[in-house]
Amino acid sequence: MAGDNQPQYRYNAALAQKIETKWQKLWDETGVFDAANVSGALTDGQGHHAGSSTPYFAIDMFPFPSGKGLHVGHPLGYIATDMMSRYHRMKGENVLHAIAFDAFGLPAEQYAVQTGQHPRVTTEENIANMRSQLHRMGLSFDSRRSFATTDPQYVRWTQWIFSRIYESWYDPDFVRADGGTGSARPISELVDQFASGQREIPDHAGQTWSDLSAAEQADVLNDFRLAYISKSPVNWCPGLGTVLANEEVTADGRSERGNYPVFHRQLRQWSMRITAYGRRLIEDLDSVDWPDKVKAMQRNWIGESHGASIRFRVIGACSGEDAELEIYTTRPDTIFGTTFMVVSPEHDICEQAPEQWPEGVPQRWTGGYATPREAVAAYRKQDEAKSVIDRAAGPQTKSGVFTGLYAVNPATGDRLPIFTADYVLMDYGTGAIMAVPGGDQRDFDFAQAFGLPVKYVVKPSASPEGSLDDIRGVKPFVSKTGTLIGSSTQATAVGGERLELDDLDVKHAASRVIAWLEEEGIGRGATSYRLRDWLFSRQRYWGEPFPIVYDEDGVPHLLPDDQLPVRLPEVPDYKPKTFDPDDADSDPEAPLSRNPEWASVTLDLGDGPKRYRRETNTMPNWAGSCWYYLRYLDPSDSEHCVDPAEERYWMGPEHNATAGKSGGVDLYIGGVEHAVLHLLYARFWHKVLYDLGYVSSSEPFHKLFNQGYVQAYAYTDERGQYVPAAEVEQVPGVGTDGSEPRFMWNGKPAFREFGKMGKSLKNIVTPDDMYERYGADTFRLYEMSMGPLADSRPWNTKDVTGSMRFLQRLWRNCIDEETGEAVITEDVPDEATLKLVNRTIAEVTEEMEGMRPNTAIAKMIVLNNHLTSLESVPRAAVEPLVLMLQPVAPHIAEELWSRLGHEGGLSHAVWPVADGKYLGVDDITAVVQVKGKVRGKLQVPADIAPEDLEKQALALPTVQKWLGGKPPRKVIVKAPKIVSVVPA
RNA sequence: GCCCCUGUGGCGAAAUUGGUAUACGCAGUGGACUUAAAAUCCAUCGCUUCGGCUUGCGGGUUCGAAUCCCGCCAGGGGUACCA
Repeated sequence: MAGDNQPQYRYNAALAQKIETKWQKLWDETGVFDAANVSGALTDGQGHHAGSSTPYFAIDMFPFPSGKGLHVGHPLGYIATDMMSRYHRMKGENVLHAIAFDAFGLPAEQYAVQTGQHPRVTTEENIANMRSQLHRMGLSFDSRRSFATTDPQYVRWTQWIFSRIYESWYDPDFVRADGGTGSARPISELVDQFASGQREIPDHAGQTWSDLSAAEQADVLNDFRLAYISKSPVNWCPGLGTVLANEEVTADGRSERGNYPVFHRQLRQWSMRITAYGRRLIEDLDSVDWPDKVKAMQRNWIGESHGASIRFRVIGACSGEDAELEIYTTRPDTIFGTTFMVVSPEHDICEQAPEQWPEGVPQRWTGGYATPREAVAAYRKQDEAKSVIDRAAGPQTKSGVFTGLYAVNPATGDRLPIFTADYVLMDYGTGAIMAVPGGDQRDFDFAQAFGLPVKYVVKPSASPEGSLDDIRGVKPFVSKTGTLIGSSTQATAVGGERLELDDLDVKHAASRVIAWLEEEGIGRGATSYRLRDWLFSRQRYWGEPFPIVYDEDGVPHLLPDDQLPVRLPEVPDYKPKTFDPDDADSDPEAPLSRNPEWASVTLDLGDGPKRYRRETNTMPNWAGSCWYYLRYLDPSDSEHCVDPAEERYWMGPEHNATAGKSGGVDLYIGGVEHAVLHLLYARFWHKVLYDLGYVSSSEPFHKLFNQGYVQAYAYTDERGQYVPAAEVEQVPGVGTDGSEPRFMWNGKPAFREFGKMGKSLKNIVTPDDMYERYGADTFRLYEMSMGPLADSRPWNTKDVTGSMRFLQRLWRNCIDEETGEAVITEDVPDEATLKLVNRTIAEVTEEMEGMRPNTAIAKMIVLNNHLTSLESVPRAAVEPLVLMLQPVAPHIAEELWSRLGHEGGLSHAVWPVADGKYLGVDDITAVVQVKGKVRGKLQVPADIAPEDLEKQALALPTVQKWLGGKPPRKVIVKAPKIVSVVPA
């Protein structure tokens, strides 16, 4: 597009490229973006010293080094963070802005398998490629603080943090220094409590700590550790060949990566006790500046609910008389309406199923089996074979069998049959419920399917008619379609003889019941969480090995810190063992277990050399992303994961006026897709480190911002095949009449659809395309001016030209296109120009503070358009504009700044301040409304008296016309802007 | 089903939070420069039957509503046997 006969110094793509690469080289050489630490190797930050300026810490959710390269959507957040970093540098702050690479994990390994190369090779290639793409954008990173999560020195500290978590337990009663209750504590404190007899040893009543064998002690502690091994139902994904965390399984029961079916299997795996932090993870959301949406998603995911756990006596157990069943309910007030019980198929009580059906059991309760024992066993087997998908398929049909057992309702004395059914989940609450078909749709459906009685004990506010006596034993609250009519919190509860609840609202009835349960000693108030412990092991090669070995008795031992990092063996066979995606019976196999010379070692762990077996699972890729932000602060520290003094300086609660009481990163930009994955895990790890005294901030990210997605049009031909979007032309002249625009490709009609940018959709636009056609500054400017940062927006390459024109006009306002010399005047700007300049400074500053670059840029364009209209451009008017442009378009700003005769770079130049004496307005346009419609305008002084304004307004001929000669009923004057006249 | 968000010109979007709706940009239209085209520059640019009418639709509150309230419609996101 650049013509040959253009002036030599016209700002076009070729000149932009020249300018940009020149400044990027200069920035690299001088290290202008280096941030100053308090101590250690990195104290020599440019322009600032840690002692004298406010620290500002701004980062992006770090990238995964994909082999596919970047498209124009990826850098949106990076540009925004860079803009804010540059802005804060100009405000005189000590800015830490850096980037690292999240290089372990499934996609890296899958890419390696595809290309047949070792993941370390492909990962390093991808990082190099991504670095150069990002570098060309002019992002102001401190290059000394860059690393990859796969670097052995980083892995060392990831393993070290794991060790600290493993060596901790959660003491719910510990009072923290910040006044809160509950804290991670060293496991040694717990051992002391067991050894001194201060705390009873669970499952070993009457024994002393020293009575226990090493294996028994390890088992006891395992139940307390924040990182622990357990055999429990986990998500097994044969298609990927690994187990997955709950957060990695989609709502329809498939793996988030690869979309394979997921099965529930009982397997021995590592977990993190994140549930211990459920309460604090919810509570502390109040102390951070995050989008409400993400807070809501986290609250939702943690899913705290309040209710009661109640123990029901069980009759008919095949072993012993005194069996009990503990249930959890959020509606203890409905205990009178319980007509049966349901336990999850995995529940232990199922093993108590007797050998004979009780008298008179209906046929449909038995599932056709001769004994409860057989029926339960068959049902359990059938349930195990079900994938998570089948379970997720929803509540359309209820299945289950009677266990042959009965429970006794403590409130009524009624005998309640106990069923097992898959609609009750083992890993929520206690895996057992009291079924109240009169109040719960699922219980109602089950009761209908199995012919069980329904008792109504709440009177919904939606059905005000009918007394409480009316509803005892009848069913007034079912709609014609057979669904329950929902009760609300204003509903009224119905009690019984043992416990009077009548006419209490539901909330009060519930606390009444809880008090009664506690008096009777059969229950208590309880809180339950939807959140599950975090499954932490994967059957993968490309991840951090655990710093754990097992002795010949299978007792786990933690490796001492001086033996870290545990490195991955450099082997050719790194492929995961995958299976037929539907093969639920397959078993996971860790690739590292195929390396006996690695997996089996002789170590001296303090009691002489012994043989040990290494843990062959690896950590999930979330491990590396849980703490990378800390490492930016102190990237080469070999004594700490982060020096406490640096953490306190950059992230502590007092480090910056904008940081709240939680402390944390000042600005963290990334996509919403991590709302419950990375952001929840990182908060959990950070809180453990906080409890143990390694960090001073209680939350990792004080301000979180989610940028929108860049979307794109894609085009198909008549056969539905995608055609290259760049070659599609819009048929001119169509669309103004409201009809659909029409498109042509190669002379044939094309059809537009809207969505993501992707290779297969043939609509990818890359940053490199943009550098080639416009330069990095135009690209940055366009991305920042498309719309609000938080909104998703469609990419339109042809719109980019508008951003280019703005830079070009600004350039021409300062520079002679033929000679490259500055053409500005040293004259004092006229009054109107001064006013506009100062107003623009004030407004742009406000927009930058609020992270609204789109409107900030619009205001800069207005100023530039005004300067263009002047005979000659005054230095005093254009220099503030150049300064304000620096955060968005730094290269052209630097070039103009130097051509305007300034020495030294612009990165640490001072952000302009508006001169208040030009901000006042003396003349203003007042609007005169009649019945709220604008009927006239007046030029008036800004300090006009309301009476004068009213007089002038009423004198307007148009106003008189609308009043029709009659006096107005009312006149509202908001001097000096509005007069609103109400006709009679 | 439940929870949340968003609907403004042909398009991306502004609107000091209840006070002149459509800033800024793209596209379009007319003109200048040019042998011509591109690029660049200047002007114009919601609809209109010229009375007015316009912020997805219908009501309401108000002197005044894109903004607040109620009820719809459409699109997007989250979540779902969580007891």
